[in-house]
Amino acid sequence: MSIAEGKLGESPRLTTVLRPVRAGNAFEETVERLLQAIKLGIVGEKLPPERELAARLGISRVTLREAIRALQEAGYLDVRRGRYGGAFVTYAPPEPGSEDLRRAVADMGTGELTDALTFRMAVECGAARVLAATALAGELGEERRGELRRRLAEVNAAGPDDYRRLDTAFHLCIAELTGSPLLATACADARLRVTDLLNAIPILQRNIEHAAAQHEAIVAAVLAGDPDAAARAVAEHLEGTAALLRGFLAQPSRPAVLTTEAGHGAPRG
Amino acid sequence: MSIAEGKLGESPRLTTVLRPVRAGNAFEETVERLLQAIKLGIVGEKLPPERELAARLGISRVTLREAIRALQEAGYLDVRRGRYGGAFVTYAPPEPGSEDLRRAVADMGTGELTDALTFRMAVECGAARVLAATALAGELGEERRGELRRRLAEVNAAGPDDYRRLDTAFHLCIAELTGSPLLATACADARLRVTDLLNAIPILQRNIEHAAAQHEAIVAAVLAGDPDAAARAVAEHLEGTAALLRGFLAQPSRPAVLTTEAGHGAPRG
DNA sequence: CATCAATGGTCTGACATTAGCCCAATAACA
DNA sequence: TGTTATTGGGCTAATGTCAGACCATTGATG
Repeated sequence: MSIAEGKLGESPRLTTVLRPVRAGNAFEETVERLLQAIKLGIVGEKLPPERELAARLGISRVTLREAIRALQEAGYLDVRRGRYGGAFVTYAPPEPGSEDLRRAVADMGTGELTDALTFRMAVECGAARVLAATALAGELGEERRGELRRRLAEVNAAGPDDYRRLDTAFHLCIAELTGSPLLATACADARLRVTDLLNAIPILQRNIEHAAAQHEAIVAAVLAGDPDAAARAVAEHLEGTAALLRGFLAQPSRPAVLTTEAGHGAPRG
Repeated sequence: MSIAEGKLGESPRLTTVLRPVRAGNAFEETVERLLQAIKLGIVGEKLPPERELAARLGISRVTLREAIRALQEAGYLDVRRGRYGGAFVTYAPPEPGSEDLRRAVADMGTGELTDALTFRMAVECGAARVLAATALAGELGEERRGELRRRLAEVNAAGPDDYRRLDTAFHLCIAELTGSPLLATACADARLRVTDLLNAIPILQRNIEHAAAQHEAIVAAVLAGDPDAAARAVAEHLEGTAALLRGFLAQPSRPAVLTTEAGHGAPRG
């Protein structure tokens, strides 16, 4: 049925290595990338100039421009010509409502969601573990320890508008501090796969406080050089979100707790 | 200097998301994939028919044939026409010698090697952790427990010719049993990045016994549902190989133990 | 020995992607 | 108010990649 099934009873390793070489054409992949960068809020208010961006993405300017045009027509960008012009981000994360979350989860297949959550759990736990082991070996310099503390302080001091972005920065910071680009990329990729879902979860003060305590625990374990505790802290932290999202999988139609309100009371219908 | 550097002092997240969309053209990526599949020994003695293989890799038959021709000219494949024909693997892992290992490590940059080792450590520890957590939750069925035990038994019973292949199968099996294709792919990718290096390490009886004990510990921890112990066991196991390989990094020129021989006796001068 | 099914070998027309070049618009700045 | 550097907009020729059809070869099988 699906492309990935391969022959019945065939080695999973074979289907893993003989999987498609490219996810799609250059245009599609570029749109996806830019959309991720925009939604994660890591490109600032303006994209880099086309020539520079094309070089970075390893594609031609023509292909990049097609992607930008698609995003412009979809309302994510506002393109202005001339000096000091550029592609300006006009996207703001939607005011989250439960109905949005239900829809976001539904848009993603059941298998795809559990896959993404499992993947994220594994790579983020692994990254924290590695970083703690580095600290344990006394190879985590004061500079890097400082950056970790700084990121933690930033997310703790974040206002509602900046929370998602700084939370992302904190999580990815752990992977980046390991010094492994491959690992950093994997963690970024894992995060990107659940960005839409996270954006659809309302930011509640209670959740923020809960997350803050967990973030503290992660940093403490890493700096203390305790790999097990670090991985465990990350796992606990991620499990909360994962459980929430998985809850929407068991309810293909509207969750019972929302049926009365969400039908007409949700901000976005 | 390098493509990946980005602007000085720029957010690492930016350079991560704005990295090249494709690693190379379709031909190059296909050659790389096939080569990996061959070196890992997971394609058996013959590649699937061109039409099927092209469909799996998501490329055209023309591009696939170019890749096969390149591998044929490089001596990895023997292509025969007619029914019962096909592309037959004519590759055998080289008899490992210390000089091969030194060269293999040197071919890979210092940074690239530590990157690959760190990445592998993180994703494999993460996978074992997730799988153990699944077992802890009582969600690891008897079928999957049985497969894990079976893989372990297979690698323990392996002869020298099959050892690498079955060792790979065991390691990847852990990731596959989590049920997350993304995670399985990440682990396979991590393994692939060090395949050449592993192939260059002599298979010593002493190492095999050591590895066997560690494999046992991993399986025991996973089946016992102890995530910390599982991750720790994997970390210990991988650290041995990593330390060995890293040892060759500290010696940019030829290792002392080889200087007399390698100076004029090396096959390639 | 003839048949035949499976497989690699080849060709064509269409579309995707690229590099490179020049044009057009714009806002800071003198 | 004109200049100018920077940026997006658009073009062309060359190359990469594709789907699909058809040909050539081979070895098992009857």
